[in-house]
Amino acid sequence: MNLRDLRYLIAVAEQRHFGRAAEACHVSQPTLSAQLKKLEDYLGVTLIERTNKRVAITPIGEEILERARETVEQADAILQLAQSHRDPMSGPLRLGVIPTLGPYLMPLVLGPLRQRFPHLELVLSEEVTDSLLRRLIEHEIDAALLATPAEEPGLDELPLFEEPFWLAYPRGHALEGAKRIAQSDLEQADLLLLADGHCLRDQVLKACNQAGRGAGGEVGDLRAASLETILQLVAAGYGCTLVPALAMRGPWTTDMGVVARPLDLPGGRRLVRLVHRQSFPRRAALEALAALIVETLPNTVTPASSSPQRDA
Amino acid sequence: MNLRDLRYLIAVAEQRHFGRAAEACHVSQPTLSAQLKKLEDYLGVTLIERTNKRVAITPIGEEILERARETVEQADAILQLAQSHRDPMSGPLRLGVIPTLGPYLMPLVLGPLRQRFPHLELVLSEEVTDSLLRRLIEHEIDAALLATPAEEPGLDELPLFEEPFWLAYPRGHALEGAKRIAQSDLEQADLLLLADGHCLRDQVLKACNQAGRGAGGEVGDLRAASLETILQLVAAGYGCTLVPALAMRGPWTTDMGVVARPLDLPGGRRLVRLVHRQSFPRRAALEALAALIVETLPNTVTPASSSPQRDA
DNA sequence: TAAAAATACTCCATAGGTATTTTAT
DNA sequence: ATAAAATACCTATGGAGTATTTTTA
Repeated sequence: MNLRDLRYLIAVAEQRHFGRAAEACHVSQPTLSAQLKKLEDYLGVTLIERTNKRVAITPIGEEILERARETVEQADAILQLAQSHRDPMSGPLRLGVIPTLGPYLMPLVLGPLRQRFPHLELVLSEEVTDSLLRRLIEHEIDAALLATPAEEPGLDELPLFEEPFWLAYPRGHALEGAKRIAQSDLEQADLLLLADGHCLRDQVLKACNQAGRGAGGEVGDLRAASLETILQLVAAGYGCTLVPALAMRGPWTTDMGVVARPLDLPGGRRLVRLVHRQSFPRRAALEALAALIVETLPNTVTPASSSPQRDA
Repeated sequence: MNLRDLRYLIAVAEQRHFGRAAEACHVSQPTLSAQLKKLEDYLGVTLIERTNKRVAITPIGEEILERARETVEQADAILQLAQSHRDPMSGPLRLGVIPTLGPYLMPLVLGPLRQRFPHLELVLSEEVTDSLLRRLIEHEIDAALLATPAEEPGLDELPLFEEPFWLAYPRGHALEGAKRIAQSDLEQADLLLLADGHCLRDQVLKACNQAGRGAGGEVGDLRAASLETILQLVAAGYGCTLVPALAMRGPWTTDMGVVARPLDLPGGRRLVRLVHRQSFPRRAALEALAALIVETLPNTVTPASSSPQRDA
């Protein structure tokens, strides 16, 4: 059976005339006649009682006609539905963000995003990297804003920007007057670290090692669950910490007694990327999102080279 | 768009594997791949996110899939519906009968008909010939049991049986002892007639003319609306009447004081036919009905030649 | 490297067209 | 006689096949 045949039947029922029905279907009368005959043969029942002066639908024809109308209506609805989703910038986009980035980046982005792409329905989730990668592979989310390379097979990434780490310490600290933080300063700092699972924890440790600082010197077992908690601890004088630049745009440095200074350390930064499955079909949506994020950034971070590059 | 493509999509969604989906659809994998690609191009959206290890339906794909399932389900329902109506002896058959035949023939036929064709839904209507012919032409009924030839263009008929007219008169009438009624007897009878519109009225008048009886001699303005009324009048001694043989099988001749005798008159009979539109598609149903009627007849009537003949 | 989907191509079934015939009023 | 559907026959689109390549985990 064919949707086309059903349309022919509907046209004949409406026009009560093969010739006009054929015209309405943009085919010739013999074509429509032959197709309807085939449909009747296939179904094994006569749908139309024809004479040369009158075309009448049989009772079983009426029953089938009713269902045929519903069927083609539903098929048309599929086309409508698809057409309303043709624009890659419309419909749901499930985006994951790591917790050390989301609270600082998303507020900057959401407004312009909504303005530029009002039909994009962003569904956000905030989880640590491993969790986001798993959900990406399981098709539970479509893309993720991460600060580590997408090394899983089948994933790809759009580099967005380099975000430097800053040293955050309490007002009245020994480094109070410094403009920038030298490697030697870092060696002596009593560092507060995030809990396991946060990529920022590993990146901070790596940066410190790079700065020549050995293991130890961190503040005991204090492993904060979030950046906000760490900054509260810093403000309370428990120690220093390295924070990504975007996190330092809030009220911490102005009202809450925390001082933040950039590092003189080449590796003291992270590359933020938009990671996605290579096979994700709405690549255009991700590229538009990436472009908008880069446009919206403050100058405390530096956009990555705009040409997309595989891995890092 | 094509129902086949929707079936392919459904198969892929169920199997999550192009090869197995193709197998389930009894086509090759490249065929299914190509058709789904065409469907995606036609709709303008990606329905399936494919890698060589995993096949996932996109969100819009899921939405479309849901409707696709309903659509093919409905199309299959059309086929089911048609198949359950393939037997011409099932479904509604709208049958008209003239009032001078219906009450006497149908009781004989309905039982065996129901037994032989339990799925045939007979819808009866009892009206005079002209009315039935109009309804036949208007497709309001499918066939009619008439006693006059189907002379309208586009109509055809199956001859069923010859029904002789009998003379009915009250017990104690001058003809009381007669076995058969001669022409001469008819000339003197005081005849009661049916109202206008009944074909029986015209046929009785014609038979009388044929018998050499002139106009007049009927009982005044008594034009009964039905055979039952006429027979009541006969029983009450108002006069005689000509009745079709089948009407004389009830209680009239046994309990109600009416005597009926066959006529010795060659034209004193009518041919009962099953009239229908030539284009009516369930001719087989009508032929089966005709055969069953002829089989069921009492021997007071004589079956017509069984080979169908155009007009009479 | 192996499994799976995509591509390249060939073939043929069938929808579609035009010209004509049949049919029924 | 005329209008309309059916038939005959041809064309061409596109669905389906096999063989092969590409992709990617």
